[in-house]
Amino acid sequence: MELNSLLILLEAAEYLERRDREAEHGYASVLPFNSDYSGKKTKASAISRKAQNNRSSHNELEKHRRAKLRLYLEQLKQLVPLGPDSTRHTTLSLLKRAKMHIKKLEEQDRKALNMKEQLQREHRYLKRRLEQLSVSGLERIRTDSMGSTISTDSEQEVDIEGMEFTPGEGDSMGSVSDGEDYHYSLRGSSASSPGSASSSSSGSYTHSHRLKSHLL
DNA sequence: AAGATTCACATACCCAAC
DNA sequence: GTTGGGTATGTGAATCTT
Repeated sequence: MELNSLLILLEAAEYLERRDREAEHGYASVLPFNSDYSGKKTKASAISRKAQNNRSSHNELEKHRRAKLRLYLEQLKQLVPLGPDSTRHTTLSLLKRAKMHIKKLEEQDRKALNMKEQLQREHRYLKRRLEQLSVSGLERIRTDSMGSTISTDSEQEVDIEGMEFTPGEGDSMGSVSDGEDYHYSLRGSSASSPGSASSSSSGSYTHSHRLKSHLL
């Protein structure tokens, strides 16, 4: 449904509510025109044919306008959730429900936005934390490897080469365990941080080295 | 200014509750 | 049968648009 139509209907609801309140307080709504309705009928015989044509066409237009309003109300009825107690709903009750429904949707929207912002903040924090941990982890691994003998180191390098290209790496990312996931992301993050002490290749090497040590 | 559209009222009609 | 609430219709006035 067009937003304009909905706004019109909501205005109508407010108007009807206002009129109800005024009726309760005992004062009628303002009459902006001559309310001598009976007088109009007595003069009807003197009205020219042209005027009658105008009147009948005006009546048709008015009928059409009201049919359109009814259609909008029907469309609105499809959009607004009607409770189980709504076996008989009037125009006024439907408009009131629509108003409540819109308020509820606005509230839901506001809450969803808050949640989204909160999750974005959390995501940013965790990302930063991961980067910090990967950098400090690499530093620690490098420090550890400084204490080992050169011969052992070179021997491990051969094995590491095998580890680097074990089947399942690269094309089967979906089936890897959490530990391997960590391995991949760690390498990725070290490569994506040019400011870090080690290059991407050395980072890959040292981390693979550590994995090999764990296995032995 | 003229024509189109909308508003606001009175009235008629329908229907359920009593 | 009466009554009250809701809706449809006819109509002139008011407002908007061109």
